[in-house]
Amino acid sequence: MNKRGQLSFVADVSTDLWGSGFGEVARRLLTAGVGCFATAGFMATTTRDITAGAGVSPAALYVHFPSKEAVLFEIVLAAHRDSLRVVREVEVCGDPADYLRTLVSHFVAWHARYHVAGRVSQYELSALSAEHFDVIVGLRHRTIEVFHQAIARGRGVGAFPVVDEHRVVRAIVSLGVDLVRWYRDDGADSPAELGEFYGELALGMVQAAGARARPPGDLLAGGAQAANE
Amino acid sequence: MNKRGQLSFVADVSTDLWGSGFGEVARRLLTAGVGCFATAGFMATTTRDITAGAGVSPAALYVHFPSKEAVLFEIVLAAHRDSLRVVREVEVCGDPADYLRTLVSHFVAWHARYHVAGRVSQYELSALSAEHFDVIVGLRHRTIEVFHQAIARGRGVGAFPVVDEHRVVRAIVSLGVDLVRWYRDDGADSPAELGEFYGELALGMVQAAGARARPPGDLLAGGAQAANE
DNA sequence: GTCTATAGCGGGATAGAC
DNA sequence: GTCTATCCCGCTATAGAC
Repeated sequence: MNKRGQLSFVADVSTDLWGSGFGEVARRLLTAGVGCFATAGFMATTTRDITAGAGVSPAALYVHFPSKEAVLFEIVLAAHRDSLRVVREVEVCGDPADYLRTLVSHFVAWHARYHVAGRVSQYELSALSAEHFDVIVGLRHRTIEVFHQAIARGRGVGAFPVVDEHRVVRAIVSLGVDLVRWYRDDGADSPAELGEFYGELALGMVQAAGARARPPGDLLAGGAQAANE
Repeated sequence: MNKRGQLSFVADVSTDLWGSGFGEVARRLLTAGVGCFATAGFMATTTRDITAGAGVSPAALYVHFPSKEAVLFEIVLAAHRDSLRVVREVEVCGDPADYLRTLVSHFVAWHARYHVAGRVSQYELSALSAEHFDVIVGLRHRTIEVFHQAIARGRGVGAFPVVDEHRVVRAIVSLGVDLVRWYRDDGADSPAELGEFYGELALGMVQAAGARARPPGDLLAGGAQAANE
């Protein structure tokens, strides 16, 4: 739809993520960090890359952040906080199907819109310190919980079939998260369009999971699985 | 489930991936490389890590491979070749639904079984040289094509609704690939179980994509939109 | 073909002027 | 708060003995 030249006016949307607690230079460092970490990875990114991207000298980074890892943490923290905010702001309407569809739609649209920061948030977690990692895991649990309650509510009122809730939630979230691996701004789908489409897919997944014949005697299914679930 | 010390008896299944073209030491280096790259990433992995894991001196790596990048390439190449082989070996049976379900099931089970090598294959591509990267992209296209034909065949005989084929294929493959991000060997689901479950989910996704309510006035929905994507 | 030893380089973090 | 200059460590890759 958009013609050539129009991409340049699109500012890096990652800048929307930085809270008011950061000054001008700190925000520029964070934005530069997102780009560097997303394309090259944390370890392959040098502090000189980040500071050059922000237009300051290498030493200036340590005025605003205690370490390179701290820059990564602030990025990952801001992204996880914002995506949690988005799913929590979805109004719990009467129809469970509408609610789940809207929930998935917003979650997916967020990951499409912030796919660059999302890539950093998903793939560079191993570079975080143990303490910082724990903070992020906590936020992830809270996000997952929103989806769990959406499925449980639908099943409670009979709108959804009985499903292996953990597996279905994991699959739906997995589908949304994986966007950050392949989504491109110049692709065919806008974040909103993709969100709507995936909202329908999620409903189809719930129905298919309910229709599925379970293995005989598999009464304990749905237990804990992944470390970062 | 497993207590300490018991993990060591679980042979790394990545060793199944190395072809007969590699000697004993080269295979050990590749296997060690998989573990290192998966946990720390390519850039954070040192040649000392890899050689120590293989039980040889740092210099021995360069007898068997020209560079650290070459070790990564052989790993990624072997993984992509093997997953392509698996989906191609699925027999094209009469029922399109059975075929798609089996296809997804095997694709997913492969990524669960080889999730460690799969993680390297999916997340360390940026560390490859341009030439090596192109080789991998070619293999990925061939894998995607198998799924496209499965959907197209089902639609051709009326077993599947008219869907936005690119979007559906991308979502199904995305779901399978993202396993490598969270799957754990000590989790609740075996590769085969997860494959079966995801096979059902894929069918539900195809149905949901077909049943999806189009925006009002969008009378050209379906074929026309998908055709030129 | 494997080893020890090391060359050569690049990056995280810091010192101190302004 | 930003700069220039630099320390010091650790990494890839190589040299040369065995």
